Amino acid sequence: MKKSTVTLVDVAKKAGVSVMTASRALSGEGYASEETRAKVQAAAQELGYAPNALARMMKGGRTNVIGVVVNDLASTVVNGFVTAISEEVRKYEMDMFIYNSLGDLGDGKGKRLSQLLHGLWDGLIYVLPRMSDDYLRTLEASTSPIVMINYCKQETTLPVVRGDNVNGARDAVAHLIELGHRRIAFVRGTAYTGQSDERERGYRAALQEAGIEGDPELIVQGDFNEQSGADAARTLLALAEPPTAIFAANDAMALGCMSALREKELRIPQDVSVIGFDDMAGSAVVQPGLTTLRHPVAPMAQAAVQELMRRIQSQPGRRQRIEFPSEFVIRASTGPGPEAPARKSRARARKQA
Amino acid sequence: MKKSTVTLVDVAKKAGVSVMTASRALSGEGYASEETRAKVQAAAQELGYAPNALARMMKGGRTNVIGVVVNDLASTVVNGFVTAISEEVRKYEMDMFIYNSLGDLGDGKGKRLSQLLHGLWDGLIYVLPRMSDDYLRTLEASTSPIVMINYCKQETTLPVVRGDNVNGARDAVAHLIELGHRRIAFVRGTAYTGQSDERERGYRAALQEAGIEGDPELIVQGDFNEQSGADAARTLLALAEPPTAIFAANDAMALGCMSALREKELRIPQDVSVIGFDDMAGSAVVQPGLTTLRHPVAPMAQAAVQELMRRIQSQPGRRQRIEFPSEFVIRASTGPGPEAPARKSRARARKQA
DNA sequence: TTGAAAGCGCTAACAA
DNA sequence: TTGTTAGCGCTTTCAA
Repeated sequence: MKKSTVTLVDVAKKAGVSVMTASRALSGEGYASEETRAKVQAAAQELGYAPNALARMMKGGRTNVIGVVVNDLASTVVNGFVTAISEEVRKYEMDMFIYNSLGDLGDGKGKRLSQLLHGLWDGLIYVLPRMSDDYLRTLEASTSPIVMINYCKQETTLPVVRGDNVNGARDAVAHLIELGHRRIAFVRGTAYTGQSDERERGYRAALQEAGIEGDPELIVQGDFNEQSGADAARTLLALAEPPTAIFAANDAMALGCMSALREKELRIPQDVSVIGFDDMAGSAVVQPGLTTLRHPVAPMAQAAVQELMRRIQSQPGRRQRIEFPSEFVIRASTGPGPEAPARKSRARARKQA
Repeated sequence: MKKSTVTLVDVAKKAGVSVMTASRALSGEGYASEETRAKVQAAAQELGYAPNALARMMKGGRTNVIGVVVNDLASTVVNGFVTAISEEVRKYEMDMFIYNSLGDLGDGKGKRLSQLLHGLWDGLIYVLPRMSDDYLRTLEASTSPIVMINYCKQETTLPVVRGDNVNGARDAVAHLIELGHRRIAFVRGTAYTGQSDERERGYRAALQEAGIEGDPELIVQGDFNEQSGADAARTLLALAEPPTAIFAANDAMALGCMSALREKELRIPQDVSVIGFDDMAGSAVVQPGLTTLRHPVAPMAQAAVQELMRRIQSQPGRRQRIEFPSEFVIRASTGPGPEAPARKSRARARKQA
C-alpha cells in the first residue's frame, strides 16, 4: 500500500540528505553536486514524488496561474475569447485555469469562487461576465488584479477591454440605409450582458442620423438563440408593413431569421437583407454568407492579458478602459432593398486602430 | 497605499483578539461570542480581508476542487462533456476548474501541468485526452485520483468512462445496409484520440457481417473538420463507381459531405445517404436533418464524476472501465439506396442500459 | 556544497 | 469563550 502523499521529507530521508538539499537537487537551483543530485532524483522517482504545488505557491507568494471566469462556456463568443486568452497566456509562461460559473455570479453559488479569489491566482480575467451588483463591488474592493472583457452593464472602476458595439451596429445599419433600406428591424438579445442594449443604441443612432423615424413594431425581443431569431422573423413578416432588412443582435438569431425567411420562400438578400453580430463559425458557410460584425478577439485577448500582467507586476501605465472597434464583414446576405434602385455597395470594413 | 495582502493576523490585530478567535469568528465554526464575532467581521470588512485559499487547502489536505483537462476546448464534443461535468460537480459541493492544454499532453508544454498535479486538486478528469506514452505512464504512477472520458488510444490501468464507438458505428452502417446500400464509404478523422479508428472498426464489422467486401477506395482520410468532409465527398464522387452512402467519423465532416453533395446537385438521401457521429448542434437544423450517433453525454459525465468522487473518498467498488452504448439518431439524411427497391426503414435507436 | 532554522497563512487540538 | 502551540510542505536566509 502506497502512502497517499509522498513529501520532500520522504525523498530526503530515502536519499540520506537534508530536506533542503533534496529541494535544491530537484529544483536545479542553487548548488548541488552531481552525485547528490542523481541520488535524490533516483529516490524521488522511486517514491513517485510529486511536489505539492500548494506549498510551493504559498511560499513564493506568486502562483504563476491566472484564472478566467465565464458564465457560459458553451457560448461561441466566450469560447473564442477563452481560446485566444489560453494562447496569449503561454507567452508569459503562466498557467491558466477556467472557471465556469454556470449562471450569474454572486447568487449563492458564486460564493465559493470568491473564496478562491485570493491566493490561488495571480490575477483573474472575467469574460462577458454577468454578476450581481454586490459581486461587482466585492471585486472592485479586492486587491487582486482583475481585468474584464466586454463588461458593459454598469460603470466600474475595474479595467475593461471592450469591443465597440455601438459604432459597429451603427456601421451595419448605415450600410443597410445606404443600400436603400428604410424599414429596418432589430432583433434584441437578452439584457444580461448589456451587449444587446449597446447594439440597439447603434441601431437607433444610425436611423436617427439618416432621419428615419424608428418604428417600435420593428424591434422584437429574442434570447440570442437561433430559435428565437426564427420566431422574431415570423413576427416581423406578419406585420402590415414588414421590414426589408433585419439586424439581429447576434449571428445565431440572424441564422434563425434566415431559416424563417427561406421557409416563407423569401430570397436573401433580394427580398430581405440580414445582418448579424459575432461572426460565428456557421455564418461563413451558410448560403448566402451572413453579413456580420465581429470583435477583434485575438487583439482583445492580448490586451486583456497584457493589462492583467501589468497589474500583476504592479507596473505603471495602467489603462482603465481599452476599446476596440468592431470589424464589419460584408458577405452575401445584404443587398439593395426591393423599393430602392440598385446602388453600389461600398465595403466599409474598419480596421483596428 | 493598501497592503497587497491582508492576512488573518492583520484582522486579529485590528479587532484586538487572537488569530484563532478571528478564524473562528469568520468561519462560523466553533464557539465565539456575538460581540467578538461582530468586532472581527467589522475589522475584516474594513481591511478588505479575503482568506488565502492556498493556506486553507494546505492545512486541510483536501481542496474540494477537481480539475478537468482537455486538449481542445473549442471542440463541440469536449465542450459538451465539460459543461455536463460542471453541472454534475456542483451536486457534490465541489469547485471545478478547466485546464486547456492546447495540444498534446506531455510534449514539453504539458510539463507545467504535471507539476500542478499534486495538491491543487482532489482529482482530475481527462476528457478525450491526447497524450504521449510517457505522460500516460506518469499519470498511471500518480497517486491522485484520475478518471478518463473517451480515452481509447491504448490500454491503461486508469479508470475510463467510454462511449461505445464500435457498436454505434456498426449499428449505423447496418442501418444503411438494411436500407439497401452496398457501396458505403467511410470518411476517417484524425487518429489522435482513437475515436475514428474505433468507428472504422464498427464500419468494417457491419460490412463483414453482411458479407459485403470492403473496397479500400471507399475509405477516405479527413481531419474531423467540415472542409475535409467536403473534400472527401468530392473524392468519392469522382470514383468510377461512387458510393450511395457515406458514413463520416463525425458530424462536422458529414455536414461537409452534405455541402459537397448539394454542390453537385445530388439529392440527400435519394441519391446519397449520409450519417455522422456526435450529434452536434448544427446536425438537427441542417436540411435534411443529419442521421447520426451520439454518446450519452450527461450519464457519462455523471459516471465519471461519481467514479472520481469514489476514488477521492477512497471508497470501494471501483470500476476500471465503464462503457455506454451510443444512441442512434435517425433523421432525414438516410434513405433507401438508388439501386435497391424501397424498403421500410426500422428505427433502431438503442437506449442506454 | 550542505544543513538548520524560520516562516508563508491558516486551522485542529489542546489548555486556560 | 478565548488563547497557545504545533504543523501542513515547501523555500529563503543564514550559518557550517
